[in-house]
Amino acid sequence: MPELPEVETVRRGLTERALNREIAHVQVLHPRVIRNHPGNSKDFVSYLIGNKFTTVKRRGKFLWIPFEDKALVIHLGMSGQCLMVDQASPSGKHQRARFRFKDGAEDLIFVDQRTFGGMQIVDLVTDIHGELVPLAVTNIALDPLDKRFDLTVFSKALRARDTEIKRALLNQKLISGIGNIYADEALWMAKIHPQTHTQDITATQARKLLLAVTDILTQAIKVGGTTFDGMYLKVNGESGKYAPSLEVYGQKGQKCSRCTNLIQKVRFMNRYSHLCLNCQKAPRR
DNA sequence: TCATACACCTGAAAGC
DNA sequence: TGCTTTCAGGTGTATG
Ligand SMILES: [Zn+2]
Repeated sequence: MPELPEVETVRRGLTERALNREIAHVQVLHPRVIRNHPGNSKDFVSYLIGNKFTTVKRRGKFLWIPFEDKALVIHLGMSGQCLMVDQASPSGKHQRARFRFKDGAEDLIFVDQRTFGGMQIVDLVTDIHGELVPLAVTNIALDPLDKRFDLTVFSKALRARDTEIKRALLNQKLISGIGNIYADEALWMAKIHPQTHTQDITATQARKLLLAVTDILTQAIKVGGTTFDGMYLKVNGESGKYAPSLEVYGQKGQKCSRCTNLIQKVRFMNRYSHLCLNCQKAPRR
């Protein structure tokens, strides 16, 4: 499932292989891929033709390619893949969009089995940090790898909230880029139970948690992210290599590497949390 | 404004 | 065997 490290890996792949190539044509092959685009597919396609990607940006799990006044925003959702393929390669069952370039080299295809991903072309606007970002990105927080991400702001924001810490980690308006896998991994590393109330998170714990988050995300990026169920692939079609480093996610019944207790998988927020109940003590309240 | 629940979607796997 | 249920979960929207 694409979270920050996977999206960053895709960003780097596109930067390597799709920059400065004039777009000759774009095919929208499934209506849901542009469901958040403020316009129709004809409008989407005509804006892109003749343009070139000059850079690929990312905040949290959102990617965007800025043009003059608007940007192409890409979100991978649950199962989205950006792949570079030969022009002659056939369109697979889950191909949702295809970009053809004037140079006649590889096409960029967007493949997405579960269709939670999508693309849109929206206005670039100045956000509260003074940065020019697409409209769709203005309402999410900075991600923890952004140099401007501030521990004190984050720590205070946590205590101002009335919720549980894992819900806060998954709330893209508080901190962006984290999904279920890395939330569980970071909480385990920081030895914090996912249901700890945000108002009970001390400044020290907030610091420890943020360090865990940045450390894990950085390590995951180094190996191209986590391919867990084949839903995520790099731009070149290869898998990410972080899965063997996972300590709790998908490790139900395995021994915790710190204390040898068994890793549990428990219902949480209409999904699951993976944790070591010995290292991550349940809150009392 | 904030917290929460739910819809959206597909196909593999598990259950009966 | 075959039909039904469960599971994976990020985002946008509705509700209180
Ligand atoms: Zn443990």
